[in-house]
Amino acid sequence: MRRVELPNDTIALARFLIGTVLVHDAPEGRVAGRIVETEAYLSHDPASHSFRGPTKRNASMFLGRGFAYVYRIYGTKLCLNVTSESPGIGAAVLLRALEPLEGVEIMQARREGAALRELARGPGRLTEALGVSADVDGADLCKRGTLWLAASLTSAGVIGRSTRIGLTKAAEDVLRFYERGNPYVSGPRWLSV
DNA sequence: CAACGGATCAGCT
DNA sequence: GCTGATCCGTTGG
Repeated sequence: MRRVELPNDTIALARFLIGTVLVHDAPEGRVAGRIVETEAYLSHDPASHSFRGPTKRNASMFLGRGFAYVYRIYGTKLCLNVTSESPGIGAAVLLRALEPLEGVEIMQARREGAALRELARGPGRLTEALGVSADVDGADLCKRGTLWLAASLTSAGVIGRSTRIGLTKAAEDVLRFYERGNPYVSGPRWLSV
């Protein structure tokens, strides 16, 4: 698998990542999936954790393009982002769903035998299936490490666009991207037509 | 220093 | 469709 060269712009990155492969070389073995759904969180975006400037939690959002930003949500789940833009600018792309490609049995073990379609469908399920923990926060995803991005094996299908999911702020911004017709995309059906 | 609340999910109605 | 679980960084007094 080839490593990737990422676009700098957050929206361009959110589109680019659809079809890109996310690989986790864990102790149990390699787990990989094709990214099928993303959301862009821009600089000066009220819905973004970077909105009020750098803090301890969001520090990795300001590293520039291609790093992992991992945070805990609702006390229970982790979410994984790919950072974007230049160092000092807080922006990132949330990875919301994967189409499982490799290491399905490992993912199923981590996800308590969830059905294939549900393995990595949703941001919290994605991190659980991959075995991503908070300590990968700040890791360089373009470098071939334990968690890294590989070039698409197949070209992405038609990319659809909608409002982002689960927000209270800036809920009207159309910054969610997904592969049309892909069954591994999360969220309500009507958002993904 | 206490309270708040969220880029979620599973389980139940 | 609705609700509870459950954490910790951030915020305000």
